[in-house]
Amino acid sequence: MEGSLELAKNTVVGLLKAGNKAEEHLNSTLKAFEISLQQFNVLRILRGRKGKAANLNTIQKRMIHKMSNTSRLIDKLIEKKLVERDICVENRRKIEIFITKKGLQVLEDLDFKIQKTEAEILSPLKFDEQKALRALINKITLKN
Amino acid sequence: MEGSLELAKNTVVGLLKAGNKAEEHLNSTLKAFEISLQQFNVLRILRGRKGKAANLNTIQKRMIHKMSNTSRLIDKLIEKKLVERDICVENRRKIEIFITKKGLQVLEDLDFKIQKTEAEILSPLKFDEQKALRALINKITLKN
DNA sequence: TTATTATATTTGTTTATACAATATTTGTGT
DNA sequence: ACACAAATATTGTATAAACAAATATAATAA
Repeated sequence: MEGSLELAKNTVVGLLKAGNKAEEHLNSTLKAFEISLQQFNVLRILRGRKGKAANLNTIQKRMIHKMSNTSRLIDKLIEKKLVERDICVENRRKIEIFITKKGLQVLEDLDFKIQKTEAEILSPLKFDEQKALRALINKITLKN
Repeated sequence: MEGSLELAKNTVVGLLKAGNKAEEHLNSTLKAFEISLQQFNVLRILRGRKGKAANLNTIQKRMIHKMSNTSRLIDKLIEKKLVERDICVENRRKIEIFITKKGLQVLEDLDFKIQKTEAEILSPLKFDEQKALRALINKITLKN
């Protein structure tokens, strides 16, 4: 009989490896566009807001890597003219970030390639298995 | 009805977030020992070989982050006297890496803390759910 | 044997990450 | 109003990751 400690260890290591494998796949797709997974993630967050601005804090909370330096990440996106930054008028501590037309265009160009990559990552799983996986993963992620 | 593209996207993002959350938990546990998750992983791989040496190539294949620089990672472990490095006599291109007594001791000191951390990461899941998660994850990881 | 190719590891270099320290603005209590 | 604490973002810095290039050894072919 398998011990629960052994199971937990293997599950966690598996989780790390699976996450990393997904990250490598995505990064290799994004590489041709000279954009990192983190930058891509920020762009998608901004697109999801449909024109509304997001402040740094909000973005940071929704990012994949919680510890990364969002300020400098945004700097890179500004250099590439994919986003713009303004100071928030109601609260001058905050800044507001918008995605530009060019940013939206880059996302559009990427959409299909990323979809293919996502499908490839999950290709060993049937539809119902993907659903089950997502449900289990959400339990882990949403807690805390 | 949910589209399969939407499901795949959410599942992949969830996978990335869950993996990252696990990584952050583990790193914070390891921080007091001044050891990174990657270094810890190498030590566990070496312990699993029960005294037998492993060459760099073998270790690299089993690592979580496939792209990291194993040479320099081993250098750090050597500095801390947790592993030793020898040139392989049959094939002088290869090197052989052993875990030291001190390395084994560090792992022993860490075992319980890491177990607790792993349990915490998976705490939202029941035993059977953990098993299901591991099975699904293994399908992703083992393919390719 | 000599040249060529393949394997295994190391080194160099650019960029990103992690985290601490520092502004800057706002909110709160006295 | 003033001092002090909290919130928000930026900057500094040391370390690690990503990837290319170089080195060294071994295997193979001419």
